[in-house]
Amino acid sequence: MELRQLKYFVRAAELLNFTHAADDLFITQSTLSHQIKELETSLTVLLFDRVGKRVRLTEAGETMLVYAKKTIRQAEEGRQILMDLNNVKTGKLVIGSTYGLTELLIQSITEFNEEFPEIQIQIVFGSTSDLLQKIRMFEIDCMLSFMPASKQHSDLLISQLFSAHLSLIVHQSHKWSKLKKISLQKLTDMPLALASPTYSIRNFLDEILLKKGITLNTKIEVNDIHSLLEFTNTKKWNTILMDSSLFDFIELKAIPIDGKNMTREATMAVSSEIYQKKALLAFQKVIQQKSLIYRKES
Amino acid sequence: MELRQLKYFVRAAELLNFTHAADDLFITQSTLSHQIKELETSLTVLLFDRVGKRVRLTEAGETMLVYAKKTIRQAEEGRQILMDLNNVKTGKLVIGSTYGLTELLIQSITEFNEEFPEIQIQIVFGSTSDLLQKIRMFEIDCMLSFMPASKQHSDLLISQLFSAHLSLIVHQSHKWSKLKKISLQKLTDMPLALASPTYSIRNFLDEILLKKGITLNTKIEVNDIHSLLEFTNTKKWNTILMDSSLFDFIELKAIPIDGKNMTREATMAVSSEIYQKKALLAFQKVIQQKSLIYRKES
DNA sequence: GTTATTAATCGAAAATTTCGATTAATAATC
DNA sequence: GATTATTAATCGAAATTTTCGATTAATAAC
Repeated sequence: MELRQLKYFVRAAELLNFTHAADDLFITQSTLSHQIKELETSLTVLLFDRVGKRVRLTEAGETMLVYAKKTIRQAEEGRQILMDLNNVKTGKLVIGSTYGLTELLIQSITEFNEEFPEIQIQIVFGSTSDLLQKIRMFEIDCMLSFMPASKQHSDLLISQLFSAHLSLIVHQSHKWSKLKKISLQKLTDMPLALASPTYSIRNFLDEILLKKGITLNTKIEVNDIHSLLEFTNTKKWNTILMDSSLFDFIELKAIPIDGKNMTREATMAVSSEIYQKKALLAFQKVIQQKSLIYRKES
Repeated sequence: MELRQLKYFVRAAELLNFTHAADDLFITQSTLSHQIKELETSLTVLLFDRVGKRVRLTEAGETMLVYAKKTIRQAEEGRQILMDLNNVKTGKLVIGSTYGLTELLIQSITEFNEEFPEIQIQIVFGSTSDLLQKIRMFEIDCMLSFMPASKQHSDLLISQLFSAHLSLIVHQSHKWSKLKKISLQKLTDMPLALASPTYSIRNFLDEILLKKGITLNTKIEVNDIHSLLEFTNTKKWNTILMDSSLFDFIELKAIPIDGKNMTREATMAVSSEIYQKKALLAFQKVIQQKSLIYRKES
């Protein structure tokens, strides 16, 4: 049993296709096949069922997959700590985020990258529950979402970034652009472009509407927040988003929607169960600072 | 970084002598030297300070030692679970024990070995605190001692085996051999052979004597319990031990010493933090059953 | 039935690990 | 202070392992 073999095994087990896994690992399918067999021999257990040209995990394979991942993670954690010990700011940072925090994320990463250009960054977008699953599998280093900081998770450390307010987004030339607040009732006739229901902002809005018994005049649904803002920028459409979403669009105004429970906390969560690399702490610092801007604006 | 290299590194770090570590690993010193260097290269960090012909760990080495051990343990745990999955009763069981429980241990291991002849058994004797340290380092699978089951350790599972009573051990021909109990006071003039102070039974006894202000007539100190019983068997000497210690000597009698707090609980502790191999559970079963005999006798 | 896809197998090549011998450095001893 | 013993690094060669490319066998998809 060697770490190399465990790494090969994990990829093969995940893809359940030796050819693709081999490509992914930059080795030939022959090599992968051979090394898997070697691992199986050393464990005196078959890890895959070979049913014709298809492979699937045996019970032993399922079991070993868990331990192979743990073993690899432990080794990588050791390496990471050694890197941090020498203050070598290298390695990879995998950041999970919901779409609603794209603006904050882009701002933060831009600054972070200027400070630590050697650190490779990978961004994974997903729903809060997607990200929650990924952070528990240690597939992402942190997650940005609107999950409340108050929610108790024994395996997570959650820090609050800022509070965002549900707002009507209009062009500055709009007759309402100077309003300090607006009620949901007033929006029922307004033709709106809204985020599609895959976004948490949409679910948040829909729950409020349901509770208040209000129906909106939804003309367009878009599955991209930036495009939504572009629509609004044409002055022909308006949208409803958290006020934190329009960072870049200086010609747009966010008018807070009146009422209770119209705010959500933007938070950053990290696992409390594994070592937190210095790069992660540095990124957290950057994003906390960026968040201050949002706090002032709201 | 490969598991093989981590294993080499751990042994070298523990012995701080490449030549001895290499012998221990059944490889040449040249190979070890080379592989350590390879590991250092892959981590881009020096793990050892080479001061002349001596080596010592760098800070990075100290750090990596912890993670190397964790990584190896994780991999081994995976392997062990696979073995258990197939009910393959193989592998190694490392049992820690205090000397005072030697009799129980030998009885149990004999039976266990008959049932599972393929399982290799390694016995590590040591004081309770020695064993406690080793079980926390995952160097032993379980520990047998007189550590109270009531003591709360979040990382241990402690099961009670039996209660042992501090007793005067005499030959059956001794005038007191039929007594149901005896007071410590009566023993002050009796010439005694006692366990040397490295044994916990001796510390237990000494604490009681100190508390009661009694001094005994200690003629001989022996650092082997079995020899102590042989002395008693000659009828010329008597000793003080827990009653559980004289299993094999049918010609000897244990006379309980009167008073409060003269008993100790024999317990078995296992780590609650790692997987418990089936062999360990099986051994636990055997020793629990063997303990019943001691309960009846006492 | 034909084709496409997939994993296993085989022999050769490339890479790596290991060994044995030697060297260099330095503790330990006289 | 010289000598001896001990230790880790180095070097070249041997042994082993890993990888590759090509082929084969099996079967899923059409």
